[in-house]
Amino acid sequence: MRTLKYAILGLLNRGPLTGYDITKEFASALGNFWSAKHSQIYPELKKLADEGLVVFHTVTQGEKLEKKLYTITPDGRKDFLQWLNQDEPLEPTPKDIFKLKTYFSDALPLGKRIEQFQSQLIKRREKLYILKNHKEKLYGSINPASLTDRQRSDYLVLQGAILREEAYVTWLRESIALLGS
Amino acid sequence: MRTLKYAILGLLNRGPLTGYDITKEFASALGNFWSAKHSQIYPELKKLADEGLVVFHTVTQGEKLEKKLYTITPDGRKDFLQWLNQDEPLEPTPKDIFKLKTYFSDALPLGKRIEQFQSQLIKRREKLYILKNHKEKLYGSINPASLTDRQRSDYLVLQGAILREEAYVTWLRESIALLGS
DNA sequence: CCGTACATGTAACGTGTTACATGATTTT
DNA sequence: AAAATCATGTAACACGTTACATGTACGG
Repeated sequence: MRTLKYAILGLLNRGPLTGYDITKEFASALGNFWSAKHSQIYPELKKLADEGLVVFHTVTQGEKLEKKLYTITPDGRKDFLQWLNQDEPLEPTPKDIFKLKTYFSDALPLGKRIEQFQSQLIKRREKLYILKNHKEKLYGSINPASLTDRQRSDYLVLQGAILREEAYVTWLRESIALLGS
Repeated sequence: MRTLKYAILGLLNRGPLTGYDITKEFASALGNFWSAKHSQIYPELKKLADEGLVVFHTVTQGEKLEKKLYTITPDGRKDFLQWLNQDEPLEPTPKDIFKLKTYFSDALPLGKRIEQFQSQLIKRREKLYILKNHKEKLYGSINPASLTDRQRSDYLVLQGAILREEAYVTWLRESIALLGS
């Protein structure tokens, strides 16, 4: 399906970047719904260049450090927009190791089961807290309807991550209540 | 991490199964949070047998059809329970192609963006409806506190799937409202 | 007897992670 | 001067999907 290809093209569609820049993008905001390591990114950039969807030119930083700055080509932009325009089928349900354990957890004593749920709850709440803080910092006092198109995209995916984590926390709380009854 | 290994051991911990039976399990209830194709299951069963965590004996169905019925060994049960007991770290955020598209969607005209959200909303609602129907059919009139341990595990993961889908539907509805404003 | 479900396997390919490998630049 | 960050790459391995390949049993 080449999703990494389109994630990279989507970033380059906003402006030229190096492989290192792209790696950093995947480690930040974008990381909430897609990610890749540099060991996957560099070969993919090479492949995209072979396919004529991107070009690079070398820029020199300081005395001799060479960076490859990648730019999307018209062909690349066309391919990217065609992907973006396609209707997206529902993905298969994402895998979830904790739910797998829950499914088999009748093999554990009740006390241990509850303990595991509580441990997950602490971690999920922490993650949710960080996401909410981030939202507050970026959009705290702003009416979301007044954002630019680009900011609105960023807002939507952050909000999506928050709703997902809230649902997980709700499930953990409900589960603990049920097990404790 | 060998998660498939433990998913299989977890199923065999409940009783002997063939590779075909395991394949069917992944295609049904369990499929809401873990799955694998038969092409992955048969080699994994062979590996588990080599490792001494399961044994199989051949049973004949009808005239000559041979089935391999796999049974978990004491070593296998020990390994499985040790995995089940381990505290589970938070997994990296699951990948989500539609959210990736959302992140880049400022490159599309507004009408198209809303259209895509509405298409997703229809599909997600359909999936949610199926899950809720399933819950109603299995537990409709029953007080969840009166379930056995085993039934409770099944109930919890189904409820987890429902909460996850509800959160996704909420996000899609919110997004459409914001984009339409 | 025909179609569906039962039953088991392998091969090729695509995707993703960890580890290996190297070196320059900037900050403390 | 040392440490952190910038910068780019490859190799080995693990995991997953699609396609190939074969044959039996059962219900209508």
